[in-house]
Order: sequence, then structure tokens, then C-alpha cells
Amino acid sequence: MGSGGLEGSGESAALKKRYSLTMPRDPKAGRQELLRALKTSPLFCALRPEALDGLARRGMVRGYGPGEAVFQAGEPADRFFLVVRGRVKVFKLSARGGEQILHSFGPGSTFGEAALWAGGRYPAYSEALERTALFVLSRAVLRDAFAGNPDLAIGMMAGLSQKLREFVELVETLSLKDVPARLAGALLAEARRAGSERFRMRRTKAELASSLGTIPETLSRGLRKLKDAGLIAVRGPEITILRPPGLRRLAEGD
Amino acid sequence: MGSGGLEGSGESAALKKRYSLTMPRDPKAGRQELLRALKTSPLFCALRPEALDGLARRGMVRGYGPGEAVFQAGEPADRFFLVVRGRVKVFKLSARGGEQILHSFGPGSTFGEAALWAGGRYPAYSEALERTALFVLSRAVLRDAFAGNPDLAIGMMAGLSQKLREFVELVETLSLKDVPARLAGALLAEARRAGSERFRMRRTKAELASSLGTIPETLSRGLRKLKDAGLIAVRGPEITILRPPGLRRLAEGD
DNA sequence: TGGACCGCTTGACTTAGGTCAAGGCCGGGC
DNA sequence: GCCCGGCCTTGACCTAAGTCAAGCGGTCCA
Repeated sequence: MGSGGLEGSGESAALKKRYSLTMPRDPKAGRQELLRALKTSPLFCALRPEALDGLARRGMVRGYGPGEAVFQAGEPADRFFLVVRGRVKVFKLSARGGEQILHSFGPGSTFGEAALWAGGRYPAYSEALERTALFVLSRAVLRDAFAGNPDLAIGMMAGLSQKLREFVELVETLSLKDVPARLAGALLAEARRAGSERFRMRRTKAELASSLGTIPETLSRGLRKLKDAGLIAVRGPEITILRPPGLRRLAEGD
Repeated sequence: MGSGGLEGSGESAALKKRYSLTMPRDPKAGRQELLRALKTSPLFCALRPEALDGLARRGMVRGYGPGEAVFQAGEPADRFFLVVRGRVKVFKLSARGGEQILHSFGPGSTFGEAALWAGGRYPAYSEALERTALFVLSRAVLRDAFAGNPDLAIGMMAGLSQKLREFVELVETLSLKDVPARLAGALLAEARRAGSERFRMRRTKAELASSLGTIPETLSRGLRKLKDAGLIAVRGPEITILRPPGLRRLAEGD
């Protein structure tokens, strides 16, 4: 466990075969991709090339198959992660199997800050949503990096503050808004990302539901409600926002 | 507005009269209290006395009456706060008047990290819960302090991570647990703070309800349910946990 | 080509918890 | 002493959303 190269270690032979074409066979290529991810990451982008290179040498890249666990809640937190490729979710489970996604991360995102503090444990679960490569740093390496690069600490604080703000919004969503409003907010956010009022959903409905603190059935009904109200049009996985102001008003809370 | 000494500036004469006995009239005494608060704060406690003194000189203390606003959601965030005395809450409001408390802070706690990042805005509201004194730092002063004290950045990251963890727990609570379970968790936390299985609630029911994402009526019913189940005993504002393991089991989610 | 599975939708039902209104308790002011 | 206003509790509703089960349309694989 915990070891293995880009090919990953916890996957079946079938998965390996299925995805191998999309993975770089050449370690050189993997290194390039890692450096690119480091450079696009808000946390590391300000580092000088030598520092980046040194960092790249002091961690390792590990591959994960879809659904494969990255860490478990309660596990001692000694690793910090950067997404090189793919997507991961961080989530909580209830005693009766409910799931709440706290956050999902794509290339360039960093997560696992819990690792920074001695004795800390991961407060939630994490697993890969698709075929994913993560760059893994130990606590010691990351803390060393702070010593040499004061900007890194600033970047880290900025990142933590940003996450804090996102949690504030999540709490607001969960506690103060009904499902149609949550959904409206998510659709508007998606449209903003896409830069267009017509877009296709990346995430499965189940994943979206879990981010919004609900279940696929309820999400489905919510979608229908928005459609019936003439706020959006749905054609397959493609969504068009017909009346952005109306949707925005709904997202705020009627 | 943003000025005024310990006596505060946004309060009525009546309030001033009513509370004046509890406020230090002597600026010397106020300064002592401030230094004490700085020293007990996890963020600043590691600073050397001179640095602490310098910091104290570069911010100001401002008094707030109960219910008085500290900042509003959406307001440009340029101030960072340390609680010297009293208690404040940070909360979100829904369009239809619902309130969700995100956090409440007592002496030694710091809040308003949003202030650190240029262009940031407070994502939530804050107001005093009781007669309160806050030490207020501008963004510029705090960022200067980072330059001279690398430990401060570490402390700040630790504090932000801690808040992040608390938010994870809040999201879990709101999304994955029913009200009796939330209440059970809150009572256990309270007992831990008090160091005893018998304690009296500091907060009003309304405040507790708002922290738990519910309303006083529902909280009241939850309390009764726990009482009927023989898990706790209630006598006035005093609560005794009769069967800690049972309560713990309930808090986890049945 | 057929079947099995998966993701999604829909319907009928149940339930937790919010809403609204009434009443009890207690402490402070007159 | 009395009354008034907060806080808290209780009861009778109602509604949002979770549960369970069925059905539909794809896609992957044999």
C-alpha cells in the first residue's frame, strides 16, 4: 500500500488494461505533467522553477482507479496531496450510509491540509472519482518547504481562507435553502464555469445530489420543478438556463 | 463608526450607564486586559513580549453592546478581530429571516480572516452576544506582523485548519444527523468543556438552536426526547448526563 | 441480437421537523 | 403585592424531502 508509481497499486488487472492507454508509460512524460500541475496550482505557482523541481523530487506520484480510496476518516494524517490528473472527492458518511460530499478537486487543487499538524487525523474520507494521479507530499517535506519560501505560507493561508469561505457557503446552502434553491445555485455556478448559459453537466446526478446534501430522487424532482417553471430547458445531459434572473432569485431563497 | 475606545461608540447612553461599572475606566487597566487576551490567544501567544506590545499599540480596542453589529455580510473586509472580553457570534441569515450560527467566539479567539486578502468581503454577519470588547487590527498591520514573525503564519495556518475542521463537523451535523443526535453531540461537548457530567447551559436555547441548524421549538422537543429516554436529567438550566455511552451512541447516529 | 446493468425518473407513502398559536414560568419594575 | 415581557414548552397542523418500489432508456458485453 501507500507505494506504487503512476500505474497505481490498488487496481484490478482489468482496470489497468482498460485505462493504460491514457497513462504515460514514460516516466519523463509523467514528470512533465507533474511540473505542469504544480505550476497551475495556486499554492505552488509562485515558487521559482528550481524550488518547484526540488519539491517534485521530494514527493511521489501515485495513480488511483475510479472509486479507489485516497484516505479514510480517522486515519493519521501525514500526507498532503496535489491533483495531477483526474478528480477526487472528500466526503463524510453517516452511520446509515448517507454521503455528503464536502468538496471535489480537479487538477492543480491541493487538499489534505490536516496533514500539516502533528497528531492530526483526516476528518473525512477521500476517494478518486475517475482515473486519477495525485502528487503526494509528506508533512516533513511540506513544512521544510515553508522554511525556504515564505510566500508558500501566504499562499497556504489564502487557500485555507478560500476553503473556509466555501464551507460557509455550503453551510448556508444546507441549513438555509431548500433543494430547488440549492440546485439553482449549482446550475448558475456551472454556467459561470462554462462561460455560457448552455452547458452539459460534468458530474453524475448522484454526485451532484451528494454535494447538495440530498439524494438523486429529490434532485430529479427539483430539476423537473425548475423545468416546469420555465427557468431552464433540459435536453439529455445538456442544460440551458432560460431565465437567469429568475433562477438567481430562486437561488437566493425565493 | 470604526473609532472609539473601550467605552464603545455605537451604544445608547442608557446602555453606557447600565454597564459602565463593569468596564474599566482606566485606560491602563484596559491595556492590561488586552495584553492578557493576546497572550492567551493561540495565534499570538508565541510572540515575544515586545512584539506583542508593538501589536497592541498598532490596533485599537472597541466596545460593543449586546446585539450590536461587528460587521455585515458583503461589507469590504479590512479588519481582523481578537475577542478581549465577552462573546460574539458569526452567522448567516436566510432570505426569510432564518439564522444559522457558524461560530461563536470568546476571549482569546480571533476571527475575520477574510480581512487578510485584498478585495475580500465578509461572507457572513457578526454581532456581539453580550457586552463585548474587541481588539481590531487592520489588514496592513497584520500583514506587516507576518513579515517580522514567521511563527505567526504557522499559527494562522493552524487556526484556519482548526476552523476548517470545525466546519467539516458542522456540515456533517447539519446534513447527516437528525436534531436529537445534534443535540446529544452538543450536550456531550458542553460536558467536556465543563469537565463534568452535570453542568449548566451558558447559551440561551435560541442560540443553541441556531448553532444546530434548528429552531427553539424543535430543540425543546429534542431535549424532552432525550429526557424521556432516560439519557439526561433536566432541572432548570442545569443538565445532568445520566448515561454518557447511550448519549454518545445517539450522537453518532443511532 | 439479446440480456443485464446502470443511471435516471416517477409515483405512492412516511416522517422529521418547521409553523403558528396558546399557555406556563420567572424575574424585574412599578 | 401585581403586572408585564422574555423565555421556554406544548399542541395541532403542514410541508419538504427521504424511502421504497417500479419502470424506462441507454450502453456494454456475451
